[in-house]
Amino acid sequence: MKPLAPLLPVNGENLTIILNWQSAGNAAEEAPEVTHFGPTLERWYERHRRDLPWRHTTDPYRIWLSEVILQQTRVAQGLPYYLRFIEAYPTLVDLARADERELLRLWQGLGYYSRARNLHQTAKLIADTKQGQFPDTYHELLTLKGIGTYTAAAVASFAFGERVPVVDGNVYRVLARVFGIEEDITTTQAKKTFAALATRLMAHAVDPATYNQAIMEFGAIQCTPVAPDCLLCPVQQQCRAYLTGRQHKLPVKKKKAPVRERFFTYFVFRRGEGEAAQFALRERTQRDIWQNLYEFYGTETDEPAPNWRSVDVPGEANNLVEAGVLVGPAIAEQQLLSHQRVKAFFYEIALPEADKTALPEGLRWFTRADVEQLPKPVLITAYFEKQFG
DNA sequence: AATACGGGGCA
DNA sequence: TGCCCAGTATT
Repeated sequence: MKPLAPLLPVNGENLTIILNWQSAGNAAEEAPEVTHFGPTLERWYERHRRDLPWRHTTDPYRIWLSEVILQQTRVAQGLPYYLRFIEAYPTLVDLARADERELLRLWQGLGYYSRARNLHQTAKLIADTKQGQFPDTYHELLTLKGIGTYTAAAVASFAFGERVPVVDGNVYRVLARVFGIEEDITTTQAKKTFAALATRLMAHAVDPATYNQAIMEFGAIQCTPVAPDCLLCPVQQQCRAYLTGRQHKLPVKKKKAPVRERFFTYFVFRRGEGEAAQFALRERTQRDIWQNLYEFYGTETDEPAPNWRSVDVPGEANNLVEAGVLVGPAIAEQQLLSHQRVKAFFYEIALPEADKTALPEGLRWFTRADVEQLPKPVLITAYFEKQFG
């Protein structure tokens, strides 16, 4: 390992080295934080590591089993399951010969049950076609059911010492903070960024297995999602997030906005025929989507309305509905917004040209030409084009 | 590129 | 409640 640089340059040579880091001429060289990061974490790990059963073995079967159990699962939750599985199936062949129902029974309560099925399938494959020999490279491991990039890297490094970095939720968090990466970690581009950085860091690790364990353990108990322990952090002074007070803002993760489903029922009141026809519309004034746009008379329901009779028509429109006749079946239109899916059902109601029934408050008659000029939601335009265009 | 897939712990 | 957890497979 390289000796740490003295705090102050003791001669011109050191000063030159420091200045060179700032210059563009050294683009090929790594910044000190990149080269020291791994070894620093490895030292931290030897002092702070938790004593966990899968850390006492290099048996690929046990490593694999623990990693699958721990996918999207906290250690505290997965640990008892791991112990029960090892007791029930001490070896890969035991697992391969297991009854699937019994296996799923043991998995009960852990969630993500496809993990258990894939576990069984992969165990059988290795037992039956590979003479029980666990694949020993990252790329071979990747081909197995239930083993993705994370688990392949974990097994390859922990069991076989391969120099390949794990990139899990902990790693995203630690790297985003230490290196001040503001990319949204849910994007494909960010995954590439983090994987590339992780690979560069791994190149400087003393021991691949220890380094991988270290960065995850560091994320789990020091660089935690909330309330990270920055005051006692070994990389505090190299951490971009800490130095800029942004540790609570990183990593950036776009929260998926749940798509709200909304159901609109519209009554398309039409007075007269053809070019002379008039349509009743009103402006949306409420603080909601489509504010100040024009739409037909209607109501919103929590569920799709089975038919127009089931819709609770406000009393003010009863006279209008009774004065006309329903024309044809309902027309359905749908519009996707960023956070909403609006499904609309249109019921056309024809009235005599000379009808004088009073309109509800806000509703007004518009000729076809007028309707064209009104600002309308795409949903309304689509319907109008389809029926009268 | 988005989404389904679980259940538990914690603020 | 919403977020997050030693992610992967599928659409």
